[in-house]
Amino acid sequence: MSILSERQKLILSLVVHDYIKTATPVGSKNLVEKFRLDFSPATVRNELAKLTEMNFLSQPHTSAGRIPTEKGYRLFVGVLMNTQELKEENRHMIEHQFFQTQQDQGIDGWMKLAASILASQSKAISLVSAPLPIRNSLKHVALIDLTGKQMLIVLVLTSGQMQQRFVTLTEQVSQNKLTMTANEINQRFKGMTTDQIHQEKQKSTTNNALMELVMKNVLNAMYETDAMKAGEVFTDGISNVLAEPEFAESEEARQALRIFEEQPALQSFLSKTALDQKIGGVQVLIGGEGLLTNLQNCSLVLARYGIPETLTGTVGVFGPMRMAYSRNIPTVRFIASLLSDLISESLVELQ
Amino acid sequence: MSILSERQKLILSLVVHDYIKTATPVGSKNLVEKFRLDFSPATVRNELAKLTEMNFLSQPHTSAGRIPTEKGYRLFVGVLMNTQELKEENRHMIEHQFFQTQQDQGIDGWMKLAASILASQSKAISLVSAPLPIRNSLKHVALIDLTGKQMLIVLVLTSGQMQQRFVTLTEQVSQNKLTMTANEINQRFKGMTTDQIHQEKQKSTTNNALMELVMKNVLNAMYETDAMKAGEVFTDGISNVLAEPEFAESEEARQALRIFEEQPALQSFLSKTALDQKIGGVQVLIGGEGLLTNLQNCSLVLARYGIPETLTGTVGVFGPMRMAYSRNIPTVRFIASLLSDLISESLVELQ
DNA sequence: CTTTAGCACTCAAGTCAATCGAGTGCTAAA
DNA sequence: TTTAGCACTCGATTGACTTGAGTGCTAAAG
Repeated sequence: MSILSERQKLILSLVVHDYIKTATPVGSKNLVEKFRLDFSPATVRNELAKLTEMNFLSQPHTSAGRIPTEKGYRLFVGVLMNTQELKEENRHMIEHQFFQTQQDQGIDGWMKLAASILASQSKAISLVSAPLPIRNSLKHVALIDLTGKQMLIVLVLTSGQMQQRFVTLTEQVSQNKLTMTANEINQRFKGMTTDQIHQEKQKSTTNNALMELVMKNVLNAMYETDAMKAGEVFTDGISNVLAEPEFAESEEARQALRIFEEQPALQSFLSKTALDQKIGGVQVLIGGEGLLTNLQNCSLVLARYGIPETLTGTVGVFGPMRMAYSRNIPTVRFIASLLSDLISESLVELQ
Repeated sequence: MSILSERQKLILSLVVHDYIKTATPVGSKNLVEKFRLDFSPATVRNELAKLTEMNFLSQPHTSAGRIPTEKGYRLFVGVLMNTQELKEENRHMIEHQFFQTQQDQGIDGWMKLAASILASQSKAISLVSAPLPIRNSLKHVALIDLTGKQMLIVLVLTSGQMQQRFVTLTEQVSQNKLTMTANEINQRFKGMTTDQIHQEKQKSTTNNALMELVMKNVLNAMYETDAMKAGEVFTDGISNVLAEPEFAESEEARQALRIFEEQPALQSFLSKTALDQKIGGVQVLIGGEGLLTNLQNCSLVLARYGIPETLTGTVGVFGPMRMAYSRNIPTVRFIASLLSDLISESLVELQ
């Protein structure tokens, strides 16, 4: 495989650029005029022919302009594009949107917000998956007497999530008794994961009915948190992408967008795809690899966020293969870092 | 305004029926053949002409079949359609979907679920707005010592919503002191709305710093709940509607679907629209009245759910004007009643 | 007075051929 | 190695023509 000349690289990246903007095959004459190149269309044609030969470009039909191939996009994203950081200005704008909503609504709220901002910035579909606690454990249990015969169980987990349960008791129990029970549970189970608690509990059976009742609820609530909240995926901007010719024209492609309204499919896809990525790095999937077959000329820009080995989620942008990588990649990276910061702050707060 | 003959009613409803199915203008001959009418096409033509005169039907151009007008749909929905209850079979299916998710995820979870079920049943866009507590008041406050210098404030509201806050204290405070403060607050403010608490608090200023701190947080949290969670709208099934010819063909209409990804617009629309509806009743808005101008040949089926005068939200279906009213209306009604039941149950639990 | 057969008329949608033009590859000269 | 020139390709556009579902009107039949 021969190495590309500088001029070839230039021309290739111009083609990609132009095609991203116009979505129409780009030809030699057009290229020379638009970018004021100082060689002739014929020269450009020769180079285009070579690039086509090497499979970086393709032609929809013999007498049309060129379109980047998957391979072309890959080279563009990997080498040709100058991935600068996001402009100061844009960073501020995003931060502003993030923090003007003063209410702290917890992790869920942040994710929703991130999805909304990312969608509006990228004009594409945004995906934000809930951080999956790799090791979620019990931080604190509190028991609160409500009416004498009803109590509230409040659970704080190391991931920063909380759960509450109402439980109706068979007999009157004093707040004192509740506090003592809570203390005992905290001493014995603090810092343990769901499974560890389960095992520990097997060891010694108390005949303390209250204790049993509480622990049953605690375990249930923890299982739920583990299983459910874990993989939830927030999505935004589906309508953004409807304007793109790729989707406007093909009924099939439009149907394929259904997938973004189907939690289970999204979850399994994201969890399969991005797990081995390190925090902060951005991964670009070009040509809908592994995704739905009808979405083949689409791309996905993904990044992981959170705290390594502890609590990590995925954030990303989905759009046509000719998406604005040079804007989307830094944006995704920046939003991932914002989310990471927010999450580690919220963990520190709970320390 | 003359009254329609039985035959005219029959023909009108057949036209509506057929147009809902085929989305193409329906003509006399076709009508007679498809429904095996025992009068001739010419007769039907005469009737169609009269119905057109009376503005129940219209023609896209002089030599085409008829299409129902807004007025036509209104008559159909209001009088001609036999609004039977949802079939036993369908009710069971919906209930099953509703309750197979065993986890009780709180009101939010139910709403999401309702939106998802409604979208899949109606093949249109579903809307579920969070119940707006008309009179939300404080049920219980609990203060929990976490680490000696951090406490957790747990707020239970009469609407069944909960809020927690972490607060870092300037000095060590015992759980005992916290419990006493909580008791005091509960005695003084229990059952009051945000505004009432605000007033009551003005009356006597304590020099109890802890008390002040807690109350500041309680009020904040309550304001947030009032303002924010209140109007949130869950949406599902946007991609359903993309297949409909109304949207597949018009770029404009597709753009207009953006509105379903914009919380503020949705919230204000729903709150303006459906407030004066009584619980259980179903309201049908034909011709996108008041909604976006680009969505004029669309309709909305809405119902209120919840507990009258206390905690009510809206549930509904949005689709092309030629939607399957006869299926969607009972479905919306049924789902509204399910949600109402769930909400009143959850309130009873908290009593 | 109502229904229906017959007929001329309308008009969107489909078919087909001609034309246009952006783009190509190749060759030969600079 | 670059470029001008030229014949060629082929999708897109245009416009004339045909087709057919549907109409309104009239006059005869019930």
